[in-house]
Amino acid sequence: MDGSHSSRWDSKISKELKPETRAFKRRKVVQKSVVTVKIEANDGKHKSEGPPSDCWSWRKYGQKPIKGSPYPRGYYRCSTSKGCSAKKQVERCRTDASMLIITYTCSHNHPGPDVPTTNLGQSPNETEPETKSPDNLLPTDPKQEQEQQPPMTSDEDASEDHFHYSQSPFNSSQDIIINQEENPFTENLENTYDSPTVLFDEEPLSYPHLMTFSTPKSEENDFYDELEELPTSSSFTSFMRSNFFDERILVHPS
DNA sequence: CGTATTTGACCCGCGC
DNA sequence: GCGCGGGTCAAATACG
Repeated sequence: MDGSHSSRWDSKISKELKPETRAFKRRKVVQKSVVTVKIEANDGKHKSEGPPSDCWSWRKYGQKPIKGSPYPRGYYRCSTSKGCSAKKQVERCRTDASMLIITYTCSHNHPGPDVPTTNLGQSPNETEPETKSPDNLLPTDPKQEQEQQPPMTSDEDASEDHFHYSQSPFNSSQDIIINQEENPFTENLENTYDSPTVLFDEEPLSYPHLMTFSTPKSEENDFYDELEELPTSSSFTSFMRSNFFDERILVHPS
Protein backbone atom coordinates (compact mmCIF):
# COMPACT_ATOMS: atom_id res chain seq x y z
CA MET A 1 0.00 0.00 0.00
CA ASP A 2 0.99 3.49 0.51
CA GLY A 3 2.90 2.74 3.62
CA SER A 4 5.29 0.33 2.10
CA HIS A 5 5.55 2.48 -0.89
CA SER A 6 6.46 5.59 0.95
CA SER A 7 8.88 3.82 3.19
CA ARG A 8 10.72 2.60 0.20
CA TRP A 9 10.59 6.01 -1.28
CA ASP A 10 11.89 7.53 1.83
CA SER A 11 15.05 5.54 1.70
CA LYS A 12 15.40 6.05 -1.96
CA ILE A 13 14.44 9.65 -1.95
CA SER A 14 17.52 10.59 -0.09
CA LYS A 15 19.53 9.56 -3.06
CA GLU A 16 17.07 10.52 -5.66
CA LEU A 17 17.46 14.04 -4.52
CA LYS A 18 20.81 14.02 -6.09
CA PRO A 19 20.34 12.78 -9.60
CA GLU A 20 23.76 13.92 -10.58
CA THR A 21 25.27 11.36 -8.32
CA ARG A 22 23.28 8.70 -9.97
CA ALA A 23 24.44 9.65 -13.37
CA PHE A 24 20.94 9.37 -14.56
CA LYS A 25 20.35 7.66 -17.74
CA ARG A 26 20.42 9.69 -20.78
CA ARG A 27 18.91 7.32 -23.17
CA LYS A 28 20.45 9.17 -26.01
CA VAL A 29 23.85 10.48 -26.62
CA VAL A 30 25.80 7.84 -24.88
CA GLN A 31 28.88 6.33 -26.27
CA LYS A 32 28.05 2.88 -27.38
CA SER A 33 30.11 0.25 -29.00
CA VAL A 34 28.44 -2.83 -30.25
CA VAL A 35 30.27 -6.07 -30.52
CA THR A 36 28.87 -9.32 -31.69
CA VAL A 37 30.34 -12.43 -30.31
CA LYS A 38 29.76 -15.87 -31.55
CA ILE A 39 29.40 -18.39 -28.83
CA GLU A 40 30.91 -21.75 -29.37
CA ALA A 41 28.36 -23.84 -27.61
CA ASN A 42 30.26 -27.02 -28.16
CA ASP A 43 33.38 -25.48 -26.97
CA GLY A 44 32.32 -25.64 -23.41
CA LYS A 45 34.95 -23.11 -22.63
CA HIS A 46 32.36 -20.54 -21.83
CA LYS A 47 28.99 -21.18 -20.54
CA SER A 48 26.48 -20.47 -23.18
CA GLU A 49 24.91 -17.88 -20.97
CA GLY A 50 27.94 -16.22 -19.60
CA PRO A 51 29.49 -13.19 -21.10
CA PRO A 52 32.79 -13.59 -22.84
CA SER A 53 35.70 -12.81 -20.66
CA ASP A 54 37.48 -9.55 -21.21
CA CYS A 55 40.58 -8.48 -19.48
CA TRP A 56 38.35 -6.70 -17.04
CA SER A 57 36.05 -8.06 -14.49
CA TRP A 58 32.42 -7.23 -14.84
CA ARG A 59 29.85 -7.25 -12.15
CA LYS A 60 26.30 -7.85 -13.10
CA TYR A 61 23.95 -5.28 -11.73
CA GLY A 62 20.78 -6.01 -13.54
CA GLN A 63 18.92 -8.05 -16.05
CA LYS A 64 15.83 -7.30 -18.02
CA PRO A 65 13.72 -9.01 -20.58
CA ILE A 66 13.75 -7.12 -23.81
CA LYS A 67 10.69 -6.57 -25.88
CA GLY A 68 10.81 -8.52 -29.04
CA SER A 69 13.61 -10.66 -27.87
CA PRO A 70 13.18 -14.04 -26.22
CA TYR A 71 16.37 -13.51 -24.32
CA PRO A 72 16.95 -11.14 -21.45
CA ARG A 73 19.60 -8.50 -21.49
CA GLY A 74 22.19 -8.43 -18.78
CA TYR A 75 23.73 -5.27 -17.47
CA TYR A 76 27.33 -5.33 -16.34
CA ARG A 77 29.57 -2.81 -14.77
CA CYS A 78 33.32 -2.79 -14.66
CA SER A 79 34.43 -3.98 -11.26
CA THR A 80 38.09 -3.82 -12.04
CA SER A 81 38.29 -0.29 -10.88
CA LYS A 82 35.99 1.34 -8.46
CA GLY A 83 35.77 4.59 -10.28
CA CYS A 84 35.39 3.03 -13.66
CA SER A 85 32.16 3.94 -15.35
CA ALA A 86 32.51 1.41 -18.11
CA LYS A 87 29.43 -0.65 -18.63
CA LYS A 88 28.30 -3.28 -20.99
CA GLN A 89 25.05 -4.88 -21.93
CA VAL A 90 24.95 -8.44 -23.01
CA GLU A 91 22.10 -9.91 -24.91
CA ARG A 92 21.59 -12.72 -27.31
CA CYS A 93 20.79 -12.19 -30.89
CA ARG A 94 17.14 -12.85 -31.24
CA THR A 95 17.62 -14.76 -34.44
CA ASP A 96 20.73 -16.54 -33.47
CA ALA A 97 21.07 -17.75 -29.93
CA SER A 98 24.69 -18.48 -30.53
CA MET A 99 25.40 -14.86 -31.09
CA LEU A 100 25.92 -12.46 -28.26
CA ILE A 101 25.33 -8.80 -28.76
CA ILE A 102 27.54 -6.89 -26.43
CA THR A 103 27.09 -3.20 -26.13
CA TYR A 104 29.81 -1.30 -24.40
CA THR A 105 28.99 2.02 -22.85
CA CYS A 106 31.57 4.51 -21.73
CA SER A 107 35.22 3.73 -21.62
CA HIS A 108 37.39 2.38 -18.90
CA ASN A 109 39.27 5.12 -17.18
CA HIS A 110 41.93 2.87 -15.88
CA PRO A 111 44.51 0.54 -17.35
CA GLY A 112 43.61 -3.03 -17.87
CA PRO A 113 44.32 -5.45 -15.04
CA ASP A 114 46.68 -7.51 -17.10
CA VAL A 115 48.09 -4.62 -18.90
CA PRO A 116 50.14 -2.22 -16.87
CA THR A 117 50.04 0.23 -19.68
CA THR A 118 51.73 2.95 -17.77
CA ASN A 119 54.58 3.03 -20.18
CA LEU A 120 52.65 3.51 -23.31
CA GLY A 121 54.60 6.58 -23.97
CA GLN A 122 51.49 8.64 -23.93
CA SER A 123 51.12 11.98 -22.34
CA PRO A 124 52.41 11.86 -18.81
CA ASN A 125 49.30 13.39 -17.44
CA GLU A 126 47.18 10.72 -19.02
CA THR A 127 49.34 7.88 -18.12
CA GLU A 128 47.92 7.50 -14.72
CA PRO A 129 44.34 8.56 -14.68
CA GLU A 130 43.86 6.94 -11.35
CA THR A 131 46.13 9.39 -9.73
CA LYS A 132 43.75 12.08 -10.62
CA SER A 133 40.93 13.11 -8.45
CA PRO A 134 37.83 10.96 -8.54
CA ASP A 135 35.98 13.70 -10.26
CA ASN A 136 38.27 13.43 -13.13
CA LEU A 137 37.84 9.75 -13.35
CA LEU A 138 34.20 10.04 -13.84
CA PRO A 139 33.33 11.21 -17.29
CA THR A 140 29.99 12.14 -15.91
CA ASP A 141 29.85 15.38 -17.69
CA PRO A 142 26.67 14.96 -19.61
CA LYS A 143 27.06 18.21 -21.38
CA GLN A 144 30.53 17.56 -22.50
CA GLU A 145 29.58 14.15 -23.57
CA GLN A 146 26.83 15.44 -25.73
CA GLU A 147 28.81 18.18 -27.22
CA GLN A 148 31.54 15.88 -28.18
CA GLN A 149 29.30 13.63 -30.11
CA PRO A 150 27.97 15.87 -32.83
CA PRO A 151 31.22 17.23 -34.16
CA MET A 152 33.47 14.80 -35.83
CA THR A 153 36.22 16.74 -37.32
CA SER A 154 38.18 18.36 -34.60
CA ASP A 155 36.63 16.37 -31.85
CA GLU A 156 39.40 13.89 -31.82
CA ASP A 157 41.43 16.04 -29.64
CA ALA A 158 38.68 16.81 -27.24
CA SER A 159 37.19 13.39 -27.08
CA GLU A 160 40.49 11.75 -26.53
CA ASP A 161 41.09 13.98 -23.69
CA HIS A 162 38.00 12.83 -21.96
CA PHE A 163 37.15 9.36 -22.92
CA HIS A 164 39.49 7.66 -25.14
CA TYR A 165 42.52 7.47 -23.08
CA SER A 166 41.04 4.44 -21.50
CA GLN A 167 43.99 2.15 -21.61
CA SER A 168 44.89 1.04 -24.99
CA PRO A 169 47.53 2.67 -27.06
CA PHE A 170 45.80 1.82 -30.25
CA ASN A 171 42.56 2.87 -28.86
CA SER A 172 42.87 6.27 -30.30
CA SER A 173 43.40 5.10 -33.82
CA GLN A 174 40.41 2.97 -33.52
CA ASP A 175 38.26 5.61 -32.07
CA ILE A 176 38.93 7.89 -34.86
CA ILE A 177 38.03 5.34 -37.40
CA ILE A 178 34.94 4.09 -35.78
CA ASN A 179 34.16 7.37 -34.31
CA GLN A 180 31.46 6.02 -32.18
CA GLU A 181 27.95 5.91 -33.23
CA GLU A 182 24.87 5.78 -31.24
CA ASN A 183 21.32 5.58 -32.14
CA PRO A 184 21.67 5.08 -35.83
CA PHE A 185 23.85 2.18 -35.31
CA THR A 186 21.89 0.63 -32.56
CA GLU A 187 18.79 0.97 -34.52
CA ASN A 188 20.37 -0.38 -37.53
CA LEU A 189 21.46 -3.33 -35.56
CA GLU A 190 18.04 -4.18 -34.41
CA ASN A 191 16.67 -4.00 -37.84
CA THR A 192 19.43 -5.94 -39.31
CA TYR A 193 19.41 -8.79 -36.96
CA ASP A 194 17.79 -11.07 -39.35
CA SER A 195 19.59 -9.69 -42.24
CA PRO A 196 22.90 -10.97 -43.23
CA THR A 197 24.04 -8.82 -40.56
CA VAL A 198 26.34 -6.51 -39.25
CA LEU A 199 28.33 -5.71 -36.74
CA PHE A 200 31.41 -5.01 -35.27
CA ASP A 201 32.69 -2.36 -33.44
CA GLU A 202 35.15 -1.32 -31.09
CA GLU A 203 35.82 -2.31 -27.66
CA PRO A 204 37.88 -0.34 -25.27
CA LEU A 205 40.50 -2.85 -25.05
CA SER A 206 40.30 -4.10 -28.31
CA TYR A 207 41.45 -5.59 -31.42
CA PRO A 208 42.14 -3.23 -34.18
CA HIS A 209 43.82 -5.86 -36.19
CA LEU A 210 40.65 -7.84 -36.21
CA MET A 211 38.88 -4.96 -37.70
CA THR A 212 39.28 -5.78 -41.28
CA PHE A 213 36.29 -3.69 -42.01
CA SER A 214 38.08 -0.64 -40.84
CA THR A 215 41.61 0.59 -41.13
CA PRO A 216 41.21 1.56 -44.71
CA LYS A 217 44.74 2.71 -44.97
CA SER A 218 48.12 1.39 -44.36
CA GLU A 219 47.74 2.76 -40.90
CA GLU A 220 46.86 -0.70 -39.98
CA ASN A 221 50.41 -1.72 -40.37
CA ASP A 222 51.48 1.40 -38.77
CA PHE A 223 49.81 1.07 -35.47
CA TYR A 224 50.10 -2.62 -35.61
CA ASP A 225 53.77 -2.16 -35.80
CA GLU A 226 53.60 0.08 -32.85
CA LEU A 227 51.84 -2.50 -30.89
CA GLU A 228 54.62 -4.87 -31.39
CA GLU A 229 56.97 -2.36 -29.99
CA LEU A 230 55.13 -2.16 -26.80
CA PRO A 231 56.42 -4.65 -24.31
CA THR A 232 53.01 -5.27 -22.92
CA SER A 233 51.19 -5.20 -26.16
CA SER A 234 53.37 -7.83 -27.53
CA SER A 235 52.11 -10.43 -25.22
CA PHE A 236 48.87 -8.67 -25.03
CA THR A 237 48.19 -8.81 -28.70
CA SER A 238 49.32 -12.32 -28.75
CA PHE A 239 46.83 -13.09 -26.11
CA MET A 240 44.16 -11.22 -27.89
CA ARG A 241 44.73 -12.97 -31.08
CA SER A 242 44.40 -16.38 -29.70
CA ASN A 243 41.70 -15.49 -27.34
CA PHE A 244 39.59 -13.18 -29.33
CA PHE A 245 39.95 -14.87 -32.58
CA ASP A 246 38.67 -17.87 -30.95
CA GLU A 247 35.69 -16.25 -29.47
CA ARG A 248 34.87 -13.10 -31.26
CA ILE A 249 33.70 -13.26 -34.74
CA LEU A 250 33.02 -10.10 -36.49
CA VAL A 251 30.30 -10.45 -38.92
CA HIS A 252 30.49 -8.54 -42.08
CA PRO A 253 27.54 -7.15 -43.89
CA SER A 254 28.35 -9.24 -46.84
C1' DC B 1 32.84 -13.69 6.27
C1' DG B 2 33.10 -11.49 1.96
C1' DT B 3 31.88 -11.04 -2.70
C1' DA B 4 29.10 -11.81 -6.66
C1' DT B 5 24.72 -12.70 -8.51
C1' DT B 6 19.71 -12.51 -8.65
C1' DT B 7 15.26 -10.32 -8.53
C1' DG B 8 11.92 -6.72 -7.86
C1' DA B 9 10.73 -2.06 -7.87
C1' DC B 10 11.29 2.71 -9.31
C1' DC B 11 12.27 6.45 -12.38
C1' DC B 12 13.11 8.66 -16.64
C1' DG B 13 13.04 9.38 -21.58
C1' DC B 14 10.63 8.81 -25.79
C1' DG B 15 6.78 7.91 -28.73
C1' DC B 16 1.98 8.17 -29.70
C1' DG C 1 -0.82 13.76 -21.25
C1' DC C 2 -0.37 8.82 -20.97
C1' DG C 3 1.78 4.58 -21.72
C1' DC C 4 5.68 1.64 -22.87
C1' DG C 5 10.14 0.23 -22.58
C1' DG C 6 14.62 0.49 -20.92
C1' DG C 7 18.12 1.24 -17.34
C1' DT C 8 19.73 1.44 -12.56
C1' DC C 9 19.63 0.69 -7.72
C1' DA C 10 19.07 -1.76 -3.58
C1' DA C 11 18.10 -5.76 -0.69
C1' DA C 12 18.29 -10.63 -0.39
C1' DT C 13 20.38 -14.92 -1.48
C1' DA C 14 23.97 -18.08 -2.97
C1' DC C 15 28.59 -19.45 -3.43
C1' DG C 16 33.58 -19.50 -2.52
